[in-house]
Order: sequence, then structure tokens, then C-alpha cells
Amino acid sequence: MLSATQRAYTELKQRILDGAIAEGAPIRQDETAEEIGVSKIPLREALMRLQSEGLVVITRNSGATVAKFTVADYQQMLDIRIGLECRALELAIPNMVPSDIEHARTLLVAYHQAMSAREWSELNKKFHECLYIPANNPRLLAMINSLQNNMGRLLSLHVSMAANRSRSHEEHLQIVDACEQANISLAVALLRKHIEQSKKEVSASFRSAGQQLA
Amino acid sequence: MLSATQRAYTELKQRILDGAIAEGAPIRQDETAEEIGVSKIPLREALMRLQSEGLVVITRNSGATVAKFTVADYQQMLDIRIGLECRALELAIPNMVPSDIEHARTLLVAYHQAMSAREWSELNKKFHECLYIPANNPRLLAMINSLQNNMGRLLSLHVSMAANRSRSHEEHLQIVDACEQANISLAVALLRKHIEQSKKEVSASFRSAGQQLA
DNA sequence: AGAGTCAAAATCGTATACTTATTGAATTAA
DNA sequence: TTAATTCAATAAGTATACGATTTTGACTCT
Repeated sequence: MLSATQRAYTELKQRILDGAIAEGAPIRQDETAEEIGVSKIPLREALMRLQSEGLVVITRNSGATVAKFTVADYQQMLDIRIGLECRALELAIPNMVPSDIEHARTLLVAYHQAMSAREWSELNKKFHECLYIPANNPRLLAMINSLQNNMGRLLSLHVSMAANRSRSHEEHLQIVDACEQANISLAVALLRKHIEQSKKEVSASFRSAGQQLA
Repeated sequence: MLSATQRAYTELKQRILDGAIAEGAPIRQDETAEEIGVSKIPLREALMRLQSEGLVVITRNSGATVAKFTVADYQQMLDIRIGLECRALELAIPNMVPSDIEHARTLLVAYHQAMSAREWSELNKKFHECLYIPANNPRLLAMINSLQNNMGRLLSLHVSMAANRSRSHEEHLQIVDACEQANISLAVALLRKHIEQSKKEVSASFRSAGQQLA
């Protein structure tokens, strides 16, 4: 039996990541608690947890809303990801075994063949994760995952553009090659460029779409 | 008027960082709540927040304890700090102005003159922070601070050893010089070495002290 | 018409009370 | 004596209830 807090957390997170609750939309405690079938207390605890992950913003005496990020927020997160993911990769490469490389390539094939935004973004996440797992640093992995979650909706949009996707795919292949050769500095440099490129594309999408994305 | 949750959070965090509650010690909800003068609910919310920061571990239906880290935990945190702090420094340097350098040097002088473990560790933290502030990335700064908090007690012990302190001081000076010259790659390389060195010293203290430190 | 004020409604925050789970001691059987 | 089992005591989890704060909307007054 899961705890009420856990259920509220899972359910709310799901709704937010799915976009079932829009960015900036308020989350009413009584109402939402009843919907999920728990009381206010576990719901509040779930909200606090989501706030610490950055998915929700709580304003004292005024309620919780789904976090709404500006282009600057996304740039900041990507800057952090560069630090975190490059470090993870650099720690991971010395620990990689052939099956890790193979696994990464399998994911890339699936990525290439996938057809839906949901699959692309899921496989993209899995691919990156599988590069970092050999680093053997669960805290680091958790931080990276949390950031990726926060950028979830944006990234879904991003990978759904064919041009981004094919460039991304090329870069992924190069990174795996560098990992296979255990060329740390090359792999890290490529990964860095890969994420830097995302930064540019993020600001481009914001420019072309106005602020309505955020 | 602060919220009860906020009061509980601040008070509990204080006690943990001060070591008033020992590592691994259980935190009884009713008892602690009464001590602080709030009810269980805000205390629980404070505990959840502290858990998300890594200072507290909550086990379902069995209660909360002050987080107790192993040497491996500290190594993992230091590995993350390398990624985060090097990235922060690299982003900060292009934005630094002369007064930033001056401020850093002022802190170093104070560090050199300070006499207590509390001051050393406080000034050390302030010094590092002042190098990263120009990066203009509050999220990144918060992550770095949170990690530093988690390593708090260990670092206090660490800086209280004269040998570590003087080496540390030397390295700090070199880093500031590199920042002044806007030599990003040098500054980052020095900072990385600085933190790597801490890693070694951390495992050394664990070796010599057995596991009782953690 | 628009700004300001007040009261009512909505919503949040927290204490109290109840339920459920865990722990540890006592008892009993092997 | 040890291992297993039960049961009481303790502590955690959650619901309900109430008090405090904010928001909303109607009504004034300029």
C-alpha cells in the first residue's frame, strides 16, 4: 500500500509533466486533494516535494501554481546541465564496458526509428542517462534527471522538429564513438557543444514563438 | 509573522548544522514539534524540505534521522561540486568586475586572520560563493550552497587543520589571480585541482579516523 | 466611469484527533 | 536457552475541523 503522500505526488507530477495542468495554472489544495482522493495534508506534502524539484511554485497564503519558466530560466538550467552532464560523462567513460556502448547504440537506433514526440523525448532522455550511469553517482544522476524533467515540455517541442532531431542524432553518434575510444576530452567537448546548441535553439524557439511557450 | 513551517525549518536546520542533533540521531515528530512550539504538520513539512536538501532521511512509518554520510557519499558530493563549481566559475569570470576581485581578496585576508573553525568554514564558503555570484545563475548557486551545507560538519573539521588551511589559502590566491587575468581555463583548472585535493584529504581523514566521522 | 473600500466567499495554514504501522518486551513452545 | 509469537506501547500517517489570510465582487464616492 502506497502512502497517500506518495500517491498524491505521483499523480500530480504525472499531470504536470503530461501538461494536463497548464503552466502557471493554480493548484487548489482542497479541490485537487479531493480529485486524487486524499486529504489536504498529504497533498500539501506532495506539493512541497514538487516545489523542491522545481515543478511547482508555492506562494504563502496564496497557493501553488505549476512552475512557469522564462527563456532565462531555461538558459540557466541548460548552463547547469552542461556542468553536471559533462562531469558525469567524464566520470563515466573510464567505467564503461562494451555492453554500455552497445546499449547506447541500441537506444540511438530506436530514437532514429521512433515516430512520436513522446518516444523521441523519452529515448533522448534514456540515451543521455545511459551515458551517465557508469559514473556510479546516483546523486548526480538524480540532479540531471530532475533538470531534464523541468525542461520536459520544452524538450518535447524541441525534438519534435525534424531538423533538430537529425542534428541531434548525428551528435549523439559522435559522442558514442568518442566514448568507445575512451577519448574523454573529445566526448566531453562534443557533449558540451551538443548542449550549447540546444541553448541556441531554445532561445530561437522563444524568439519565433514569442513568450507563449513559457 | 513567519509561518510555523518556516520556523520549524529554520530551527531544525540550525540544530542539524550546529551538530546539536547528532548524525544518525532520530528526530521524533511529536517531541520535536513541541520543543519548537509548533504542531506536527508544519514540522513534517520542514522535515520533507530538509530531506529534499539531503540533511534528513525519512523512512516511511519509521521516522526521520539526521543524514549520515559515508566516505563514498562525500566523494560523490565532491565529484558533483567539481562539475557545478567549475561551471559556475567559468560562467562567472567573463562577468567579473574589479570590485568582485577586490571582494574576494578581502575575504581571503579575513580567512587568513580568522582563528576559529566556525569563521574559517564560514569565510571559505563566502569566498567560493563570491566567485560564483557573477555567473548570474541563482539556481546554480543554490545547488552549490546546498551541497556545501551537506558537507558542513566535515568541512569544518577539514579547515580546522592548519596544514589544509594554508594549502587551501595558497590555492585560493592563485585562483583569484587567474580570475583577475580573466584566464578561464587556468582558473577552472586550479579550482578543479583544489576540489580534487579536498577529495583526497577527505578520504585521508576517514582512513585515519575510522568511520566515526561519518 | 473609475478608483477606493468594505464585506463575503474562497482558500490557505495549522492544531487536534483518530488510524495505522512498527518496535520491542514478554510469553510460550521447541 | 533460543526462537517464534503475540500483544502492548510508541510513533508515524492522515483526516477532520477551525482559525487566519487573501481574494473577489459589489457598492459607494469622487
